[in-house]
Amino acid sequence: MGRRKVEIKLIENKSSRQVTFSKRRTGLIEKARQLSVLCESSVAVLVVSASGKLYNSSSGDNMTNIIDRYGIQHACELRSLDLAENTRSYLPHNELLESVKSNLEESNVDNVSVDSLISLEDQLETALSATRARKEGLLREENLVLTSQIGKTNGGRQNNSPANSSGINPPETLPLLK
Amino acid sequence: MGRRKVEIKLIENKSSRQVTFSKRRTGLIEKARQLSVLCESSVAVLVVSASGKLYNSSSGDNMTNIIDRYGIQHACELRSLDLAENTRSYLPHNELLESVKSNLEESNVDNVSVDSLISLEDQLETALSATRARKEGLLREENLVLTSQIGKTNGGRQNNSPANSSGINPPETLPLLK
DNA sequence: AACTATTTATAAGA
DNA sequence: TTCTTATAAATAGTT
Repeated sequence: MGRRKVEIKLIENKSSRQVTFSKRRTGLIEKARQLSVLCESSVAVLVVSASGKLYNSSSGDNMTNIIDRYGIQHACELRSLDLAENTRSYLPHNELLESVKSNLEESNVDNVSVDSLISLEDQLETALSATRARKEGLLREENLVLTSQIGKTNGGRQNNSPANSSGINPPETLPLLK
Repeated sequence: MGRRKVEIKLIENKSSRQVTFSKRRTGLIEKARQLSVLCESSVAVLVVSASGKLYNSSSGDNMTNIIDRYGIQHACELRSLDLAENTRSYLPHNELLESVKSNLEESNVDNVSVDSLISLEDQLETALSATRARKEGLLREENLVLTSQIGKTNGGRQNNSPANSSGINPPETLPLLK
């Protein structure tokens, strides 16, 4: 569609290749958008230039979802990660984190399914509780130590609003968990 | 480019929408191929129809590599963001999990502090929401596909099974979620 | 970064 | 559905 018909083969001239790349890339993405709107569909376009620069657009849905949809189709080899079993239990914190970690290593772009996500969700939830529990434990411990320090300094009086010399920051009451 | 100018908005008539979908999808993929050849680039196109059927093509490189490139780009963007603030936003699921993973790798048995646990907790929380969101997305999608399958079975004649020349790969039947 | 002569894509019709 | 064709849209070469 131009002054001349062009063969579909590499454009030798570098600068006109660059111009064409820009024009056609824009055109392609616009076409994608139109298709999406006209026909109520989701369209993703990914373009990687010769120099490795990425251009992308998605219409109708976000890129991640569209790519996921592709992943589903190719998830035949999907090893079912049966983790629910060992994650639901009360593993020590570090082992639990190890378990989550190795699960995360296995879940790749093309390796997605509802079940594996549920597993992962379970693991994250468990890891989250364990992390919180451990944090609370540490905070209570710290609190204890600090309290005893204050006790020493103040000669025994419990002070509700401590002057807090010496740059220590003991939590006022219960360590607030974020 | 036809007998009449068309507005870019949903085509109400279902059958002409279907015809347009087919024509424009083919056109889009051909344009992608041309861009790839003319300008020595890699182009991926992913189209998901309203009924959940996927059509895809890649030129210049294989789909997985192109999608990976997209992932890399986002991993880079991620690095420049302040984690605590932005993890809650729209990080791609996989990058987020990567981030959690590397954090888990860093927190070892002897490397514990309340602060590191808090940051780990934040990450786990974010990863958990992202995992849940993604799961929901997949389930909705599955639902859509299943619904359309039921529609077919119940006497809706639909049978697309597109001609599939030129390397387009719509799933023949249901993309089964494992 | 605009401009147009042409080619190409495609909407409607057969 | 597939082919045809009038017309809109994209774009190659130019300025």
